[in-house]
Amino acid sequence: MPRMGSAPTTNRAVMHDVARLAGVSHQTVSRVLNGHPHVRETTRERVMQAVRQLNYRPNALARGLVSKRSRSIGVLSFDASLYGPSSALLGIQRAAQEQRYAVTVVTLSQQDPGGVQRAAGMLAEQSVDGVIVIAPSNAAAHAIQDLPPGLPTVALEASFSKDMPVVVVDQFAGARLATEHLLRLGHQTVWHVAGPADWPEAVLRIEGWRAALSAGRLAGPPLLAGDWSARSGYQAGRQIAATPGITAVFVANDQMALGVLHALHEAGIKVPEQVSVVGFDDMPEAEFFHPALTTVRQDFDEVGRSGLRTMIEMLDGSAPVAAEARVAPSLIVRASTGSPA
Amino acid sequence: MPRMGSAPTTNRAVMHDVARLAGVSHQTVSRVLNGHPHVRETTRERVMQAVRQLNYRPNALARGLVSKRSRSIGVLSFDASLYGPSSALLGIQRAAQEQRYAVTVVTLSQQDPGGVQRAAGMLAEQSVDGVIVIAPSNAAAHAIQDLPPGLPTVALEASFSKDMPVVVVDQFAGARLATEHLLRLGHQTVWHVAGPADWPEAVLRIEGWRAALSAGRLAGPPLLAGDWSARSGYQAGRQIAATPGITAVFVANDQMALGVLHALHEAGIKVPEQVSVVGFDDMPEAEFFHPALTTVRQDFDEVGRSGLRTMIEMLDGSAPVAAEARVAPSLIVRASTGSPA
DNA sequence: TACGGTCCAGAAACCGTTCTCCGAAATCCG
DNA sequence: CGGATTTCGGAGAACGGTTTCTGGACCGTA
Repeated sequence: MPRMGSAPTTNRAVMHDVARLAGVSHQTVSRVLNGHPHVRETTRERVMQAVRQLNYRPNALARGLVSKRSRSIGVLSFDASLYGPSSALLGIQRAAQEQRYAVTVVTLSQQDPGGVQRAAGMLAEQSVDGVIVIAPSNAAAHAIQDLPPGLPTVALEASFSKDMPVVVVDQFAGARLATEHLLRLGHQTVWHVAGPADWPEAVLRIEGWRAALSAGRLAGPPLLAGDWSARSGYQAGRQIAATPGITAVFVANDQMALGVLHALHEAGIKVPEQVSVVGFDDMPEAEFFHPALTTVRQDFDEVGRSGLRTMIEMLDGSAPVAAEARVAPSLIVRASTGSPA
Repeated sequence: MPRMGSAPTTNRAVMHDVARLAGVSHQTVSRVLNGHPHVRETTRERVMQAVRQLNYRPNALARGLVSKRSRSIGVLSFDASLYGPSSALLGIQRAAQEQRYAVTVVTLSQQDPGGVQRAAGMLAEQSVDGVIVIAPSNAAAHAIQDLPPGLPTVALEASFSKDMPVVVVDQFAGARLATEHLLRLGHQTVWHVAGPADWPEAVLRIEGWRAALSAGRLAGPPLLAGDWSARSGYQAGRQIAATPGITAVFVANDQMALGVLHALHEAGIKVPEQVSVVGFDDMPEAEFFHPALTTVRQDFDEVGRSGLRTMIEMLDGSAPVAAEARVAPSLIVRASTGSPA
């Protein structure tokens, strides 16, 4: 027995209500809403009027179920508390809203081994049209290799990837910029506080630094390793303070640079008079470090934006299956660098 | 003419496939998956076997369409680039994943007037079960008053709210903690660099500061106003440096405190010897400011977590319609505070 | 007047689930 | 061993849309 049409448990209008009010069938409403042709202007008006009157909004679930396009994308983010990843996420969000895409976010610490599978499963369950992965570490990049193959995927900040488009900031160029800046100021050589070896970004910054040094026929001093945190920068800074003769340091991110500055100051070493320091990222606070930090700006917003653009291109069929978009960094010179005494 | 069952355009298994493989009907599969009774153990096993073999995952769209529960929540965030809101978002995410809820995020700048309507509409379209709003400013809190009334809503960091549960950190207590710490050190009075007047958090910190002062029968010095940014803190810092006799400053957040420290140092004023500075938030970098910043820690993670807990309670019917959860802050004493000379 | 072609708009199938009946098989009781 | 009662599992109607198919109204033309 078909249920009697009564007792609206919820007050939300559905397409049928609109149709009834406009005196047409629900398919006609659908046609109007999706801009299909063959609808008389007067009919279209009547329908739109009814839509406004009932404040009708189509149900995305129902629409997605039949049309196979949910107009939502998933974002899978690792290390979401770091400045880079969280900024990229913000960029994706902004861009997605402009394009009227919904964004479902899953954050993961790459410690969690089965996490990627679970997360991917969850996103697939939600029927997202595609997934943008922010995978700046090798562990993360490796983990995403076994995302379901049918799912359109774009990787951000990931350097190796089987066959998915990637959007990255040119770390190599950025590191060269920083190192060359210091060499041009007259420093004999430049030390480097690196990020974790597991991160392609860290590795590329090392390579850019080495490239700039060898262009000047300089051997690289030993590497100091950090883990991106200000604390690890502080520890590296203490080593630097204890090593005589160091006049210039390129630090792989701003937070570690903050730690380095802290350690140097603690040791009574003046920046930039005795040691010049360059960071990487240009986080908003960098300008107010003590002294104001010379650093390399990464446009994370553009990375996110570009990632979504690529995603949409894939979904629309004009698919660059494995292209790489590269965003250029820029050097911001402030007070933490100067010529050696 | 019914379509012939052929040509699987996608390779994703649906419930019917599982049913066929297990030799049962799709309803039985549904029963097994949802833990309904009246299924023989052997049948259950056969179904689970088929599920594993086909790597079947139920389609959340279809499930949500019929069951009216999408097991997804929306997060509406203002000022998402700030430390507090973004940390709260992270807390929500973590908690949601544990509870197997999907999270759809929309970020808004409160400049955008129609934004809330659009965002709420979008979330409603996605059929989220509820919305958690991170609305730390009055403009934001005001904007969310006209969210669709049917939608379960929890507000975070919002102080006034018509009839929705709220989760906040006790700003008043935190500000008192900070101010009392300075007074106990022997300072005659404490200056305050406030956040924007539009923010309840900023106002409550002012009130907490005033309360601590008047408990010591002290009149409050004039207020210095900032906008949360390090730059505005820097400007306030220059004023402080130009005003003789100031020995203690309570700054309404860490980023502004950074700016204050920068300005004081630039003016040759020593911290904490000449001026003591306390911040608010305890962002990860605060420990490595120069000097290490005494500050008030807010557990944003707990705020997000608590927000989701409240949300789920509402959804489960045990609805605290307009309760308020209050998270306690704690004082972290570091090197930027000391007794006056 | 009869005829073929557009324009409109309705009927009905379908997407992949959950849920409400209902009938058949299995179990219990006397 | 027969009938009442439970257990098990199937049929089919929703949910709220999109899409294909179909047919009536209207037009110009012969």
